[in-house]
Amino acid sequence: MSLTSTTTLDSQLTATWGPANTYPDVSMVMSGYPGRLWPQESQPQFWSKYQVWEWLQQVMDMHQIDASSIPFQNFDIDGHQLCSLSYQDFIRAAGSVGQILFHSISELKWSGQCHVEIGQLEIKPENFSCPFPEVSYPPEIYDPLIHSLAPAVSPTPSSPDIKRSYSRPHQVKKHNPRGTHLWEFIRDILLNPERNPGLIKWEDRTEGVFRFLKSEAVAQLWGKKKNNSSMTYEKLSRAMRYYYKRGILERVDGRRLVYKFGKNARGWRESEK
DNA sequence: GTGCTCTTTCCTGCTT
DNA sequence: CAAGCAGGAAAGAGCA
Repeated sequence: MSLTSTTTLDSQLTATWGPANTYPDVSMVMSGYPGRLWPQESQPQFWSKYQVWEWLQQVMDMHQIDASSIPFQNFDIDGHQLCSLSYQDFIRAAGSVGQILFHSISELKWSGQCHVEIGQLEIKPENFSCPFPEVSYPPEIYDPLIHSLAPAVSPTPSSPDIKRSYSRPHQVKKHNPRGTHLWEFIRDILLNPERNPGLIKWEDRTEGVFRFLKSEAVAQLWGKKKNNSSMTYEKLSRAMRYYYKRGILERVDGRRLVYKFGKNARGWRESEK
């Protein structure tokens, strides 16, 4: 894929996706896994100036925008001040990029509020009521592409507790070397249609049958997440085929780009929300 | 260092 | 013919 198309894809995605994937995985919630995010770290209003700059850098990287194209000195502010900026303020401070920044920070503020709710609540499925209740992961381990917008990924270098808490052996026993598995990545794209710009769609929601609409774009996203610019649908599909043996996916014969979740796939059913 | 898991990469042959 | 599928083989990478 060319740089241009990648950029377009990124823009397209970031326009529709956001770092709202900041809620606990349902499976973890179900198993009593406690909230792991430090609520303050996830809320931009608590960021330091340094974290604000980190976030800026992330957004610029995400959109492949030259960092020199915006005056960083206009963002020599802390998170509290950042959150109080209006849309017009962002436009004044960063020109056309301000729109992207405003969108990003709006979503972060929103997801940050969600963290507070989560932190305040005892996390149980019945009172878990975020606006995007579908299964998703805290940003340090999951984010289909938009990962780079989530503050906990990089703008929180001073919060080792996030990683530390995640490695507590009694909480995650399953070997999960790279945080998110491919099938979970796919699942979460499906479960967040408002942030899924026509990449994959359900063919049969109740049966767990889905189809890739933009196979190479999904592969690019997966590659981006894994820091692998050479990812292709061919390679991705090989990994998908390995899931057949493990019962995570089932074969759908005769239909191209169509897969079906198997008995060992969790979290895709509506009833599991 | 070793073994395990989960990919990633490459490949050949087949199907649509 | 191109794109996708199937699956073997080997290697890479993170983790216990």
